Amino acid sequence: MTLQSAAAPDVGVPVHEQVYRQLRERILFGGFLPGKAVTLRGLAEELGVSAMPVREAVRRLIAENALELHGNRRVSIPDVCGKIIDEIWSARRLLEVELASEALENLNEKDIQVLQDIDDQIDVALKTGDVEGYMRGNYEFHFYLYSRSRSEILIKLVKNLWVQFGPFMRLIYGRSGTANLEDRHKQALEALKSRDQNALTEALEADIAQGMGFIRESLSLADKT
Amino acid sequence: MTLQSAAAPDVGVPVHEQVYRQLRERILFGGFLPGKAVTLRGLAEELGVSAMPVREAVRRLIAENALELHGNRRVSIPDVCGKIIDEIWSARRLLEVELASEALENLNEKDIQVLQDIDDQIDVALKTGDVEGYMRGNYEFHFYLYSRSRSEILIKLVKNLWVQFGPFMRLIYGRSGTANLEDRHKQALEALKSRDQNALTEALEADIAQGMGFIRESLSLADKT
DNA sequence: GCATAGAAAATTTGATCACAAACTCTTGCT
DNA sequence: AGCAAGAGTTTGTGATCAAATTTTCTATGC
Repeated sequence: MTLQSAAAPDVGVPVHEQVYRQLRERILFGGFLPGKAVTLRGLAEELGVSAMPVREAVRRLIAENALELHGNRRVSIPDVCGKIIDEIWSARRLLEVELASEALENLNEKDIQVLQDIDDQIDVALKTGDVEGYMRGNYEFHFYLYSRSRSEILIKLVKNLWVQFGPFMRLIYGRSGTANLEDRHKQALEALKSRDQNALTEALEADIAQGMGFIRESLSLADKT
Repeated sequence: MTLQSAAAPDVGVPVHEQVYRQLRERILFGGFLPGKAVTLRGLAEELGVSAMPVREAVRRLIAENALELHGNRRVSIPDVCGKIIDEIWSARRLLEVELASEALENLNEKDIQVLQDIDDQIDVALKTGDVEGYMRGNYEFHFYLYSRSRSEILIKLVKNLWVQFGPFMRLIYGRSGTANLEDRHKQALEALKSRDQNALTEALEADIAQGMGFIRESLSLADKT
């Protein structure tokens, strides 16, 4: 049982680890609908592996907030209500502003170039209406920046926040399209180039607030139905 | 296979969940030496259960930072170096100050009484030199306070920080005893009673700094050997 | 008609075994 | 002596099956 799909370095990697990575990506970038119920057998069959590796991967994903475990032992894709969303966003603001500030101190020219390249890819995705491409680019931009902070522990905590709203964001973007998505990364890039921490914080908060705004809007629409 | 030990409500709770709780407690309050290697078979035999539930519990504990997974697939109790400790402590300051501030707004008289009671238990533990009792009391005090913030997500993140230094703290307390442990909780309690957020932040930062100081001291001693 | 109890199906959970990877200790060579 | 190769042991990984739990379906009574 090898689960070879792409040109990934899956040699020597346990199946449960491969399953974990695959499921996490799908959750993070919207391969599942929020609230969708999943079963061990179902996932195992879908991925073409036995139940055992799926069990370990799912157990891990639950611990990372990427899956929800209910009292009746059933598992589902996270479906965040308004209260939880507020919590996630306030946590994001707290942690990501801190990470960006720390990152700014270690940032060199090469890093800025990398971020510039990612932003270019985001532009392409926005122009072509590639929702998943935008989400991947957005993720890469944020976490490449944060990786410069060398605060591995904080980064892991923030990743465990992102997986919670991934499915939901995809749903929203899928409905509204990428047209009215403003690219806040350019503002952040300018701040990075000029080493302006206040401007960076401002850009980041605007970026986070934009996502929050989308979700609030969508939730209030959903409430009316 | 039931694993009934105390008067715990273990009826209907899966074995892997019981194993998880038991191991987490031991890690958090110093039942293992930092860096100690553990094996699935070993833990299973020790706890009197089969390997399967241990596997699931261990996978979950790894995801929660309560256990370390190494490149060779072996698992061990967290052994934090100086760099990681700095990271954990700066994260603690950031998150716990926020949680305490939010909690202060929702705190009522009954909550303060509960915290007072916990502090009394901490006093007893300190007087009798009961290291584990002190650690449990300290944990309860902090997390009862934070629970008033209703920020479940942030609380979970902070819990995933605490499990990382549990084994190490126990080692340090075990060496130096409880005699020179100053009780910073009284200072926090006063701040809570007078609803003084600045004083609360100050008390909390002092408490966190004290723990940090202990660890730094211990690490610098270890370096000399 | 609707609620409810029981049967049937689906799902999680726990146990056991075979296999593969990693580690350890020994042996043999230079 | 020091190092490398190899056998044996330990440990993680994956597969399969039985048991327990939960859900869904069905039929029966009021």
